[in-house]
Amino acid sequence: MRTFVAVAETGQFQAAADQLGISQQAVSKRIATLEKHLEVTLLVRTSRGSRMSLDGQVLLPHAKKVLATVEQAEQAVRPGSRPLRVDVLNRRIAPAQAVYRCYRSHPEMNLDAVTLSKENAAQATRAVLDGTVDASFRALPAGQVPAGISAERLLDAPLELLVGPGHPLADAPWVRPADLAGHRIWIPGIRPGTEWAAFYRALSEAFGLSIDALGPNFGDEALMDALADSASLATLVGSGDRYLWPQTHDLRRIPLHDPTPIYPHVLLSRAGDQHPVLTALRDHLRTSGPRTPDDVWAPGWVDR
Amino acid sequence: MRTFVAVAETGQFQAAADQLGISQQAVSKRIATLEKHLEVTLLVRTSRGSRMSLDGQVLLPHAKKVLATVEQAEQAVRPGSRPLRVDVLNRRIAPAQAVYRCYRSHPEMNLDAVTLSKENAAQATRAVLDGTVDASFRALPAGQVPAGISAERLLDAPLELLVGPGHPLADAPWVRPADLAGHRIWIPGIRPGTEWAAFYRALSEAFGLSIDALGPNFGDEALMDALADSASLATLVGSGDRYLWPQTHDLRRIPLHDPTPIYPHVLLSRAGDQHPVLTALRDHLRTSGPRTPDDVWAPGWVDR
DNA sequence: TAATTTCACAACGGTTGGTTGTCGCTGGCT
DNA sequence: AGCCAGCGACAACCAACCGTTGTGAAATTA
Repeated sequence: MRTFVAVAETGQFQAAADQLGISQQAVSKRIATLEKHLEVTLLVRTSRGSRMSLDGQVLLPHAKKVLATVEQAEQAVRPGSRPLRVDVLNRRIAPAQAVYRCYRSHPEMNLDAVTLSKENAAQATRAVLDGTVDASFRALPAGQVPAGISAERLLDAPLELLVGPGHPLADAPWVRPADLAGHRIWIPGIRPGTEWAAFYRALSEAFGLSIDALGPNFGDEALMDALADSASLATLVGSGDRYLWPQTHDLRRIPLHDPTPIYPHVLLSRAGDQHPVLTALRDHLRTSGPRTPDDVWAPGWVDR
Repeated sequence: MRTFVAVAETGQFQAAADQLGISQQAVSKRIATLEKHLEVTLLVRTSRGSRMSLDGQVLLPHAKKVLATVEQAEQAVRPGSRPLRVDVLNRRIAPAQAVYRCYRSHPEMNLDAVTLSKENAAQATRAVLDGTVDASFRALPAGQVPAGISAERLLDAPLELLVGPGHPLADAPWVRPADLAGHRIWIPGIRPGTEWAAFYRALSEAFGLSIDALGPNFGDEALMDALADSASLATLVGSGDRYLWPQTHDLRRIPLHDPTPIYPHVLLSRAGDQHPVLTALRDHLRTSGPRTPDDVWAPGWVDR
């Protein structure tokens, strides 16, 4: 492809060969094999160079795009001047969606969303400090921000109740957190010691709920099936989460209000990091982020 | 890249090897060379398979995109079920712009814009008939449409006068075609016998103009320089043309009205061609095409 | 007509990339 | 605790590939 582009741009095999640092015969061979592979004629050989055939004209932009894409792929991992790496915790929750929307509205922004394999907030701060990632969405208590890390709460995800069609609250337009007292809420897959565990512990204490955050996660399918079948089981999800659950199992998302519990996502980054994409991401989240309702509840250890 | 994607998706080298039809050792070598080339670790080897490293996570979508782009490039030239090929005459004039806009607003449309090397309308109809291209923009007289070709006038490009700052008409808001009688109009590069020659002959006869369409084309730069320096020279361009001329040489584009001469672009295609992208392109041009003024002039041999 | 430039073909050699054979390691099972 | 199955890495070998040199045919230029 690279050879074809070189020939197409220079108009002759010899010039392309010089450009690529190989012999003219090698260029001839490469083009011949490419043409044999595609089973079309790409270049019309004349006595003083080569013109592109119709197929060549069609292929040229595609070939350039292939080269550009390869270049981008290499840039993405090459140390030094690589795209901004943002740890989004989990690809299906609000931060990932927000980063993706930011990328959609500013496609020129060079950023990659990744998920650190360990869920521990301390390890995330270490990853930010040593440059493994440039920024990380976490729910870090204000007092626990280590030196050298700047933290800003940029994304509040309101919680919603997810229940099956047979649940008593299935048809409520919205519910109060306090209404959930006495109901069984099951959030599997939360490991003790993580920020999630701390959040749900604070939530259950604030409203007197019984949240069952223990037990292994048997997968989304299992949780879906359990919710759809049970008339008493419920779980909590962030309103921005991209769970496809409701669509397939007739599950209902019920907003929580009065107050609205929010999961506070804090963006951690190296203090003093002036990376333009990072600044742009912060600005985007500050301005075009979803509006936060007035009457919210957040854990006490969150600032603001 | 393909090997990396296979390993990333299956989670182990052996499974990727089976999928690719090579040995596990070959996969190991390929990944090793890719990692050496990129100078990063892509996969974390465990005793029961491989997990992606952070760099691997970042690379995976890029690698998939590379494969998809290569696939697209091959599709674009592979005979049978390839994207719609539309001959746009010349990449800088109205049809190319219209096709490009259509592609921009419907990116899912699979089409390629090409330019047949010969400017002859008869050869274009032959290219459409034998399937070299699927459609072609031409200015074909209504009576000259051969059997098996369907022709529809879908794009009217109003003409504009292009003059240098010293020309007497340089500051006019608009001019009548008849006002140009007596002025010298130079349109280089028009070969006799082409549809362009026929159009400008008809135009000059209708309004008593003296259009100098002879002479070789010494390139856009030469024409630009000549226009900028001369107080008497003028040329005609389509209003949709993407000539960058005015910006660099302080040239002026003066619309023509009363009547507005239009260059009628007719889309030729095989009669009965039901290709969905072709239909969509036609619809797009019919609906979102630029509004044609009421009082227009077109050559007499055009239908409608 | 001679000289030059274009690309293609043929033969050769080094490098690459795939295969087989084998080992070290880890995690599950007995 | 100890064995075994499975995964991946390393080494050696071999063939195919790719680029090189040398050369030729065709067309343009002087």
